[in-house]
Amino acid sequence: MDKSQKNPTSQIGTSTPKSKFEDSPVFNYISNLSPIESVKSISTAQTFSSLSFTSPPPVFTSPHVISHRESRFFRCHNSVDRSKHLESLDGSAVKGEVVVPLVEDLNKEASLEDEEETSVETSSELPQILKFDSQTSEHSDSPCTEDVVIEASSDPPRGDNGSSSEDVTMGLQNMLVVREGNDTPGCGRLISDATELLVFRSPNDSEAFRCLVDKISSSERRFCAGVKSTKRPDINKDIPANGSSNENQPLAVLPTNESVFNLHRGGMRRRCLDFEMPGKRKKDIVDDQQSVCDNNVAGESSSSCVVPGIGLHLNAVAMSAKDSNISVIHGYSISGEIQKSFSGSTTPIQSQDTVQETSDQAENEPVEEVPKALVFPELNLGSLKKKMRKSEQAGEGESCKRCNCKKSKCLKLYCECFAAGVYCIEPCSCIDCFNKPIHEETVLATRKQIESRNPLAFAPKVIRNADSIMEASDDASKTPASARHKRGCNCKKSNCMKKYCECYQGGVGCSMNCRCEGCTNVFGRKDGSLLVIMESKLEENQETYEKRIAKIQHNVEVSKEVEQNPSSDQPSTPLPPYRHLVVHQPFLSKNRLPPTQFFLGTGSSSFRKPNSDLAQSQNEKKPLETVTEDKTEIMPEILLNSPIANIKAISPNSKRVSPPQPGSSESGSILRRRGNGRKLILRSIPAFPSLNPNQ
DNA sequence: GAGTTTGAAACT
DNA sequence: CAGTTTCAAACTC
Repeated sequence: MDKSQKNPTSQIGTSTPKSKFEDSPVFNYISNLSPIESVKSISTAQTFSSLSFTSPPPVFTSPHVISHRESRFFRCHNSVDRSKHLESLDGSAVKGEVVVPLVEDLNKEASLEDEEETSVETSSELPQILKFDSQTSEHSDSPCTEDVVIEASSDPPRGDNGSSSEDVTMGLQNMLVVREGNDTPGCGRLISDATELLVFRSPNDSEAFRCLVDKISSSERRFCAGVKSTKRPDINKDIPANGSSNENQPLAVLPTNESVFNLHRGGMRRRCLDFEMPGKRKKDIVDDQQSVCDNNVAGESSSSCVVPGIGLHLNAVAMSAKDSNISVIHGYSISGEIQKSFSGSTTPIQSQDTVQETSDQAENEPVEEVPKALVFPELNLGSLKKKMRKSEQAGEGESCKRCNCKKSKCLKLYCECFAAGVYCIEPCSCIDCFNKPIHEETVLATRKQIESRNPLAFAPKVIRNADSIMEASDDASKTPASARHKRGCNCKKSNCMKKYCECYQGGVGCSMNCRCEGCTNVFGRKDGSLLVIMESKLEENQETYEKRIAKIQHNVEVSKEVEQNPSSDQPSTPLPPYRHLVVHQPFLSKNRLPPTQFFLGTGSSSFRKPNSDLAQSQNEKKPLETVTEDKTEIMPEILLNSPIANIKAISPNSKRVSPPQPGSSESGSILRRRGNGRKLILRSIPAFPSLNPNQ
């Protein structure tokens, strides 16, 4: 009976598709892997199962989860990556470019796309994990891993020079290796950034998964922490007994204090992280870098240092970038330790840039510098000096800026610390402060009260869309905005050009929600008129951009020929110019910046990153929804249109980075990647909506 | 560093 | 919901 039924199906199903699938390398690969093999004409179901076999249990579990996490993870990289990306392009450096961008693209795609993407996504992330954790699924994932690696290596310079591809692979390996080494601070950083990934390391996937889910879905990360931890003894030692309570090692897996720390810090604290980044200054960063580097072995120092950077918090990047431009408002974290931890996370990013550049091109100006100038020159023009000055003051005078409450007892939203979900610490100049661990109950109660009044009170003021990058640009040109202020500002006299304006402060344009008067917000006016300034800037950049591309191409060729140290080549080509491309970053960073860092999510609301977040956040926050939708709709058009046009029309940020330039064929190879990313995006587009069932 | 300005948060 | 007050950051001198 069954057979009869099955057979027909199987025949139909298998035979027909089989021919199709067989051709695909994936199928072959799978077939090879699968122990089941061709044994018998398995029912259709089986056949498919085999297909899915790779991803099934492990993948499925993780993928979704990962998608959330990853998006975060990657997102963080975006800014960094891009900068790197560009930088690398500049010189020869295929290395940074290759690895990072690819991963990033993969992530994006993955996040956007569902199943296939998921696998890819997983692969991108899993590779590291899997390799290190033999426990985890083996072959099923391995393939993906390979694919990823291959892509990464192949993609980039691929045609250009094998060496470069190798480098890329090496880079990945290094990352992995570092991770293996895991005890080194540097790796810790890396991992810390990828904290989420770490979870998977735990032998018990289910737990990890659970943890992730909690993390993602609920604002209370502490739950996660609460979850038993499969920990690594070695790591735990270092963990500072900070704060408070729950010192259950949440994810003991975390290698470093920082990472652990971060995890420990529940929703509120987590935010801290986000906010804190901005506060972090060069100085700290440098120190951190040094420390990191120092820890690393001389020979590998560079790599080590670099590695960490790969998986960092975007926030850090964005923040750092922004910081350079704008003084940060938020102060800091809980304690010196915390700060350190943060700095640690930050460090990687910075360090990466710094290290690479420093090592590769010491002569180049500091990373930060470029962004400053390039980033939003116009924007900053007016108050740049002031800001700079201020930031200096804030940065140097005090390790971090804190509140200065006199009457609110730091139990109202007036208090930045409280609003940010962090306890006040020494640096604060507050009086009669109740926002301390000692008064935890009071704090929680007050917080609750406020939340009851306004559930979003502690949510990020600035809501960014899933792809802040994409959206930001989109918004700017077309719609209200991917990123915008939760409630909108109400400025009367500042014209939304000062930090009094929360929109401006948050680096986002004003939206319809704003009731501001005489809005001249450089990030976008309430009326929708975009940044005129930006446009002009973009145009200028456009030219430069093309030139640079040509240059890049040239470099690529050279690198091919040389097929050796790209770094050696770099010297010849000054990064600065390419950095210019990075301009977007800063912008992005700005948009993303300060306030709530998206991916990290805010304590109260499940404000997470992008897509995944959207699904959740949508329930809570409609703005996001809107944004997302807009974006979704917009994207296709954008893609269809010529990249350049898009770039102008849209925001410089993402567009620029991604948009392939029509330039020469060579550039094509490099850009192609980008192009691919887009392609993927296209595919994903349809899928995107599906991700948000809620809609 | 003190004083002023500003707009969000809180209150009525 | 609108108006007013309170508050602390942002800004100026």
